[in-house]
Amino acid sequence: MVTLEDVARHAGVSLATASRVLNGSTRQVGASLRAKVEQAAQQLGYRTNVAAQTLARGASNVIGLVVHDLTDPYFAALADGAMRVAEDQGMMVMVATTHRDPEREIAYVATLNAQRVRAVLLSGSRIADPAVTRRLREELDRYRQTGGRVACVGQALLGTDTVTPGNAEGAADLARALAGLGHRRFAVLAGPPWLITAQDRVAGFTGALAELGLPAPQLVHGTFDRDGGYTAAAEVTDATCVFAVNDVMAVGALASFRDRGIRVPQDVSVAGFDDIATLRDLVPALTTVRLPLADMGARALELALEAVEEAREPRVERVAGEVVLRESTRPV
Amino acid sequence: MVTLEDVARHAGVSLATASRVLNGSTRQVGASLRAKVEQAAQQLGYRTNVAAQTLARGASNVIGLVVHDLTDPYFAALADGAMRVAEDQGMMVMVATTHRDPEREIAYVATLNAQRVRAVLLSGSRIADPAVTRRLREELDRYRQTGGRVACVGQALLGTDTVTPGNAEGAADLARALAGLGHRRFAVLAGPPWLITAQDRVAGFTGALAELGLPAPQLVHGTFDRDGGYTAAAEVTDATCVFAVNDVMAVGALASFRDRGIRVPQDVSVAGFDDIATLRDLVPALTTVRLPLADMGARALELALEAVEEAREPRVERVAGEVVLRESTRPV
DNA sequence: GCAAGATTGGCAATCGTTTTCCAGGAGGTC
DNA sequence: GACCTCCTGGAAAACGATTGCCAATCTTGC
Repeated sequence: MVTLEDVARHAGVSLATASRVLNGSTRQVGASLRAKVEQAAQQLGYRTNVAAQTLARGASNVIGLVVHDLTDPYFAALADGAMRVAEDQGMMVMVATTHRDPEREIAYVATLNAQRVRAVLLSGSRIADPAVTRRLREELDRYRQTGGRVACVGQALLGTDTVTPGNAEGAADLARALAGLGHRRFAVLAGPPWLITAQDRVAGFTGALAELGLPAPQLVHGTFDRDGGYTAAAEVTDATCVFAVNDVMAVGALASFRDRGIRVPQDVSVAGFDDIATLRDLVPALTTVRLPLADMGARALELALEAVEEAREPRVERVAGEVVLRESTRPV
Repeated sequence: MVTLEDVARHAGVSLATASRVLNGSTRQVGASLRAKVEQAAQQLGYRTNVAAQTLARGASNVIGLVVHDLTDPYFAALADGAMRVAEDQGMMVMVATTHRDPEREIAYVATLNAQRVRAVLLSGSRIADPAVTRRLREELDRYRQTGGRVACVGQALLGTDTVTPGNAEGAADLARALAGLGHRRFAVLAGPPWLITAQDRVAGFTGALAELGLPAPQLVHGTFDRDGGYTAAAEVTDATCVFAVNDVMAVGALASFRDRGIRVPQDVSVAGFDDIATLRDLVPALTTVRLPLADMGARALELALEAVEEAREPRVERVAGEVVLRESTRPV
């Protein structure tokens, strides 16, 4: 393993000079020495030992990204956006997948803290369990106390900089748009009752219906994934329009209806939320609420990384969803 | 920032003892001291400084994963499988996305080397450029010379342990299956000419057709992604069956046909390769060649991590693809 | 030609662990 | 009771960088 000292010796300069040429930057090094060092490094195939560098500098060039499930296009898009920013800043990304286990989320924050990552990005809905939220927050506070930066994509419940999707507003807009098509009897595939994202979307949707003087929709709970949508759809009775609180659930619902010979949109309209990329080639094209997922991931990382004075209020950036009507919904 | 020394002092023991209790493990520590140390660590909220640990140990607990594009379900599935193994082994995963730029792939190997990651997993097709391959290999060799472990998913061109999909065989099987449906005039959406995965699949497919005494298919090149499939499909003339060398291209092709009012499978049959998860809900369901992507990712990481004697032959594990006929293809 | 200031190079302390070696005490055998 | 082994705890030397400080050299203005 070739070290900086080897390079320095080989180039006939001091350790300090070699370091300044290859890594540090505030100080100038004369052209001739600089060339010698660079050549030596090249010849020897020197690669900085980042662990040593991190230790000496007290800060790493890694950021931690916590997602629920990388194979979910929602998180893949967020991750992709964040990674773009990371690359621009010359940083690497460490990814942790919780598979929706809050305990694992807490444990990963601790691990990422141990890694002394520069920033942690938490994505995915918070859950409505005060005990879990408190412990997660404790772990985050411990991390931030020693200079760690944190940002979230989702609900602003952790006292961190946050990019928050307008879940309630988007769902309300969607409800109004669907009501505008003449629908009056709705069902909502509502996901798990403890998932705040799901709650907000349900609340926004039903709230808007109530404002319009329409009857409350049928609520069917289930998991927040494709299969949750599939099974929940089977329990829908007597609705002309089904709103699944996220797109993958809507995809499951479409499959359920197809399997049972129920035509979309002729027999029932279906709408989702998020506008994940894979919707693009679905038949029928899915009505949904578009969120700029990659941008949200990118923006969250920017928030985490931006230098700011301490002890400030956490910044919360709201991003609005945009209703996109497509073929899966039609007028009654 | 609370250090191990703080913990030791607080517990009234030496640094060595604290280290042995909290991290190392070969040596015993008496129950009473052990308890004291653990309690102190707990109270102070101690988090191991992994950078220091890595430096001292000379080995990290991180593995590096190089993919082309995380939002491509193919890579997401591979990554997911690999991450499962990593989690079992208590390791973190650093993800690098090259966006199909070979230079970036080489650069990331260098960066991951600098990070002293325990192992590097390279996924995605190699390209048919000897100069690039040589430089990548040099970089990998540099990494391995100092104890780095490497495994690939794809072609075994880098002298590393490799999990290789049976591209040619799978495509040949597919060709025979499609010919069995009575198709005789084929087109192949062949992807970029320099991508070896694409080459192999094209070769396997056309080879099998030749063996059957069928005319050579029309070859249309393009990019290896959804849009590549979309545009390539438009150039297909006079074929009853179109084989796209991967699923996302096939999805693009389906969209192209749909946009042009060409019905699948009534007017033309379409097949893909990989069996990515998102196919599940496509209409029509896509005929493809199934690869156990998550398992392949997992297996590759296992190969990289398994302790083995040095200077052995690289292991190459072949995984066969399985033809899955679905609705997008039908007898002529 | 000289003092003041600006550059540039090097020494050595430091970051937070792990781990080798050493010492002292407990327990067993003759 | 002497001797040997085994076990446990601590002191201190790595690990490979960064960086504050000092010294030497080079400019520059007068």
